[in-house]
Amino acid sequence: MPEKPSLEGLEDKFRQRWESNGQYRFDRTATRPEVYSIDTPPPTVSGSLHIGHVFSYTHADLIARYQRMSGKKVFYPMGWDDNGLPTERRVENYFGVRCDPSLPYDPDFVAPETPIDPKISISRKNFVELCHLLTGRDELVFKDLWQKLGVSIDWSLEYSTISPLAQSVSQRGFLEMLANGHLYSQVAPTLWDIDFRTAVSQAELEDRERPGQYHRIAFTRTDAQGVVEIETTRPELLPSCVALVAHPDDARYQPLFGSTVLTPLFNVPVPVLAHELADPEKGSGIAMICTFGDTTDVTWWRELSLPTRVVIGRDGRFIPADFASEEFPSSTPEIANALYAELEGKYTNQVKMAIVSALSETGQLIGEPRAITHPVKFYEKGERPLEIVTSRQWFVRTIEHRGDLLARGEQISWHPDFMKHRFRSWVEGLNIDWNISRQRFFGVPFPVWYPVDAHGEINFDAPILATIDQLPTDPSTDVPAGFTEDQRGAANGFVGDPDVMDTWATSSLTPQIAGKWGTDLFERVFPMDLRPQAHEIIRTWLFSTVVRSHFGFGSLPFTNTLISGWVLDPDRKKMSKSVGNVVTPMPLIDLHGADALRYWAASGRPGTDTAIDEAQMKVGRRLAIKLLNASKFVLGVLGEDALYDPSFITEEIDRDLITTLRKVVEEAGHAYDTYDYARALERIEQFFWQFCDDYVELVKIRAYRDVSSAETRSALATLALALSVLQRLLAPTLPFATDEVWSWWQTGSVHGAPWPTLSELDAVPISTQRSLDTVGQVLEAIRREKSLAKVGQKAKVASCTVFGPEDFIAASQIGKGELRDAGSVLRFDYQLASDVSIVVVLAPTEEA
RNA sequence: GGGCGCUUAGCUCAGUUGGUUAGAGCAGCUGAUUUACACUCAGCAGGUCGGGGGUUCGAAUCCCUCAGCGCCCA
Repeated sequence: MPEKPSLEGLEDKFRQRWESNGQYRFDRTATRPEVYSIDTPPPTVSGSLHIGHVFSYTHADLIARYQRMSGKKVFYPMGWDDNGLPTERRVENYFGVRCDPSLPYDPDFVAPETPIDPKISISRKNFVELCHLLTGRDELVFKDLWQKLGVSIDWSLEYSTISPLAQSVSQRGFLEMLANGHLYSQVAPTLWDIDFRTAVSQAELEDRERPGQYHRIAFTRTDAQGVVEIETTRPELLPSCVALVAHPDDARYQPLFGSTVLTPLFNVPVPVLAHELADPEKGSGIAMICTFGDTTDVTWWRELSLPTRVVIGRDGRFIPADFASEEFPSSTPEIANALYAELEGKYTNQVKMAIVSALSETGQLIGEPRAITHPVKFYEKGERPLEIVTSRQWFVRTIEHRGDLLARGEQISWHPDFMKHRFRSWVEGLNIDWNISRQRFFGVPFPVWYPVDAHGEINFDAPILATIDQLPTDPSTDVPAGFTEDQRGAANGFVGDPDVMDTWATSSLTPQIAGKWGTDLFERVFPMDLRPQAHEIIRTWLFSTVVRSHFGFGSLPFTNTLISGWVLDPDRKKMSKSVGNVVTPMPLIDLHGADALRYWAASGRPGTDTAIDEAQMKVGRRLAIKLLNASKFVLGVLGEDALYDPSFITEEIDRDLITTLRKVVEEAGHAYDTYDYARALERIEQFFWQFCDDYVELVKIRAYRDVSSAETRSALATLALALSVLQRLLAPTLPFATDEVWSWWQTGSVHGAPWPTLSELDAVPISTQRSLDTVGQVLEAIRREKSLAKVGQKAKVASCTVFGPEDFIAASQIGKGELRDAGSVLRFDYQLASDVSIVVVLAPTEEA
């Protein structure tokens, strides 16, 4: 035990000790009922470290440490999510490179030290190598934070989502889902980001309010009965118009249903149709259906069996269209083609201006465009509105299983409970199957090739699948069985599927990756007990994990989920890069200490957004220091002898302390069992300060008096028992300080010690007199009197008179000796009264 | 538009199924002081529990309604 205890150096000391002792190593022999398994979120290492990581990973660690002390064999792995688009972007910017899959691999390529402009184009393999290089570096930085913070991870279970193991698991999961009919590939309208040139899924969508304009446009009726006026925000899609649509109950348009009108400028005949999704309140109540302006257009196109007239290409520019063809059957093809020739190759904004001005000239634009703001769909990482393009993609069937997925959501225990609404409303709102194809480079490839026929046509309907023993495979370099590399892309040969999987298609299998699906380990840990995560990824990570386990394993992936809130900046504003208020954790750890940051995190209740609060961190630091000092004091009083057998606890006031402690043990355990770590801490902390400031002060003199007396041994045994319990109760929150004080008098780590239970307190009879509370009230009165008189707490009290009912007087008499010692009271008087009052008369000071 | 959460002391938050005089920490103010701790201890002050209405012997707590903040979904 050091002369002057300090927090300095504890973090490095225990970080190393825990790692070298294998303190948190999972017991591979444990059976499923003995295990508590955690499906740790693999953070995106290409993002920067921020204080939110400290927050939510501390929450999970609190539960892990509690479960471990409660006797569970805790399976606590760590993963890194390094595949996917965020890593690609970081690599592009960090090294100044760009992936061009058409280039050959250059084994001698070395990326420049600093990025140069323009970016260097490199092969896919070179690009992927750089991704591995950079994520490897990034992961070390992350690991350092987790270890500094004392997260009790078993680092031998580290994984990454681009590793060969994760790729095998992901590809096997794909093949099994395909075999079981849960997957299909299809050429279909797909949400498309024109900058990233990839499809995106519904989960990656976000609505942003954008200014727009309603244009009122006149379509000519073919029966020469005048015009039909529609309103649209996307007049540039006029050449792709395939129909008009109004609500079936809309009396204004009922006479028109079934008739034909001509599109302005292009003079393509289109029908007027009825559908419930047309909103009579919106614009003129009749809309044009295009290929494709938004997802409603897709629904109409599908349900009304409309033709397809594609005008927007994958780069967002207008592609060629022939208005003399069957596809674009204009009644005035020369005029239409002449106009369209000016639009080809242009972006939507330019086309919009051209079409609007053309409509003005022909008088088919009615009135002035009307400015509005409306929600526009964006890729969450994108900068320009999404388009809908038709392309071949792999989909997971989710829509038709909506009911099953909702039921799965109900089976999960949500902490806090109300977070399950997020899951439910997401599943209820699903309207597109989960698209798992991405037209990108750094990800898990599809383990699929396609045959090429004698005419060089690819047959997508007869995919050649990899076998399980071939995994992981990359179809762009590996060759399917029965073929040779020189047949790649040739007639009667094969081609590999060019795409990679959505990041979530792999990270949705974290229980299978971390649990090493296919080995005995998996049976010991799956389904997981806990999924800790933040609420913004309920619709992505949590949802997709539920989907994969439901289809692939017929079970939940985990039984509990602990949802952490966001960390807000000190002014309670959301942190974001663009605002520049993102807080990095390292300086805060260096300043306040890991235990202090954990204390702050532990005070943020599950699901609650919590502001960064350095004052709260300082409180945590004070608590840790107080624990060092209180432990030093108690252990100093105890001396070398093992005087702390609970059977020595005979004094009523000591028994009352242990009785209160029983309540704390019970409440803290229950709070942890229900994932309310914040409540547990609050109760423990409150008791700890009461123990230090009141109980220890009261028994100090008795404890020092005479080691051979029963009353002294009672105090010593109480101090020892309470200290042992308190150190363990605080261990999940303050792992560094508690392990330090534990090491002063116990063997082994506190993190391997048993969580306190009521049964270890059973040797001490329960007190029913609440003497400690009563004595506390008297002590408070004495302290108040001295404070008001501005004298020291050691000043003598001439007399202390306790007025109150019989039981109050009896209880205060129990602690008479302690009060005399702690308050320097010369004389006590007791008088029966209906109300409690305490009259304290100070002795004259020596000066007076 | 539908849903979820929040609104309690200057600040950050507790407040279980309704039950004495609504709690804590921080900040503030007044003091103490050195055999565990100045990264200490004691005390004081500070609140119409967002507004309104209702149920009840009794409401921060239950119901209705309005307002504000944040988020989710469409």
